[in-house]
Amino acid sequence: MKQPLASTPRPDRTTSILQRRILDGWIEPGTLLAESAVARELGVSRVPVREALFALERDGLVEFSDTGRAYVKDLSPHAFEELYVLRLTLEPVAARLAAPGLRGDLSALEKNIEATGRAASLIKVTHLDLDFHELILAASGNARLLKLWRSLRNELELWLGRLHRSKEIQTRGTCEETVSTHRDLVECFRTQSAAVCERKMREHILGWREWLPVLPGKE
Amino acid sequence: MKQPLASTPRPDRTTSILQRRILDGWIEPGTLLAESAVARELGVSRVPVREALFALERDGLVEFSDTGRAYVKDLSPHAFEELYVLRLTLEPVAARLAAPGLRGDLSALEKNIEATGRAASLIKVTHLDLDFHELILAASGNARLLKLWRSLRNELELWLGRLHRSKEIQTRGTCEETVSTHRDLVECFRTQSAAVCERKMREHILGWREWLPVLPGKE
DNA sequence: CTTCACCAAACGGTATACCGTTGCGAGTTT
DNA sequence: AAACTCGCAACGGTATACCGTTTGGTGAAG
Repeated sequence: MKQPLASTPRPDRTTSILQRRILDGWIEPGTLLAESAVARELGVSRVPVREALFALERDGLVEFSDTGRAYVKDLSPHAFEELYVLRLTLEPVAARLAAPGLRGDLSALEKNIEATGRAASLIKVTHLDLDFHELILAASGNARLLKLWRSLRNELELWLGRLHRSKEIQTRGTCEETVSTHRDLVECFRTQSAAVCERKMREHILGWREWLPVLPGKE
Repeated sequence: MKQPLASTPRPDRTTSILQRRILDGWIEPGTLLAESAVARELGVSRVPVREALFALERDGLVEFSDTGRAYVKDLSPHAFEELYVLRLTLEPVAARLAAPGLRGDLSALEKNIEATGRAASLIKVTHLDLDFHELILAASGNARLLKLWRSLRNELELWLGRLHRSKEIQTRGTCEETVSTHRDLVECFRTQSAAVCERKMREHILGWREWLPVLPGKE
């Protein structure tokens, strides 16, 4: 183990404000994010806005047209399936890699589960759910893998946020189910081999997909 | 199928020049890439340089210190193992996804193999090798997956370039072996199921790892 | 009513300028 | 001779300004 395995690089105020606005749905998908307009809006110059737009493109929240204009990403169900396939590919591997190191110290995961049980809102549960998975990615010891996953997380949050707002997500038993399946996973890490943990994580992701509603979308 | 599945976004002159210089080893690993100095060197202002440095960080060729300074990435053997694990994770999945669509049109892959057979230098073979794999990633139909892979490719080229220059890579039979294993893969795509193609790709990556020399590095 | 041509506003790309901070080396002290 | 300090040079962050291109709307022609 080396450093804390890549904390988010340099928290940029402009970027995080824009990110929040997009994730929270304050800006309609497909909206043009003109540098000048955003700069005026946020009270900064175009340069940090420019930087923020590039960072957000990397995180999949913004996409550029071939003429260099930035738009808030408009996700299609197909794009969601792509994300899902990647979760299903990366996370079981992360679970396998993380298993040996995790066996000895599951306190972080347990603390997360506890917090999930106390969570008041569904959106909070969602964030804690993703935090749980990110803890495992971080424990994998593969910084590049964690980096790839982080670049997917934002897009996932974008989707889940929209689902929540459109009330198309089922809230019944969500928290309890999350807590119990996560408990299963922790138990698996505590007692089972890495290969079993890998399979367990795969099943967990499969179950998560099943739990999601039919996906809306314009495409 | 939709668009050509994400051609490299907007080819930026400054970025590609810097990228080339790093990949070709003209700049020592760990070197500070000061915006002003690079800007003077390339005859542009700091703004495009800034943009280029961010893009290169995304591609894993540059890393920023916590004070915002950009350095040419200094790869450790551990970092290479991380990349290898990710190839081993992503590419078989890509092969499985690409298999159905590829069965009908293998001409691009065959053309690549033909070019590999005619390649003059080992470095050219390496590039064509990566091109071959990228064709499969692109054929997977998963744009996000392709994007992730592309973000790994640059780092791989960085490694392979350094290996070539340090003469620590075996050149004997490299070209022939690449051509023959790739031919196997194409034959697999032509006649076998997606699941078989996935396994075949996994074996191919495993073999590639085996073929690499013991990795040098300061860490 | 539709289509085309043209023009003005807006946008992105880039250069330049200013400022606070960092980092490094020279000079001094112990 | 080693360590500490002070100061300056250089860097990154950001604002502003200029230019070429794109875009969207308007008015005229078919």
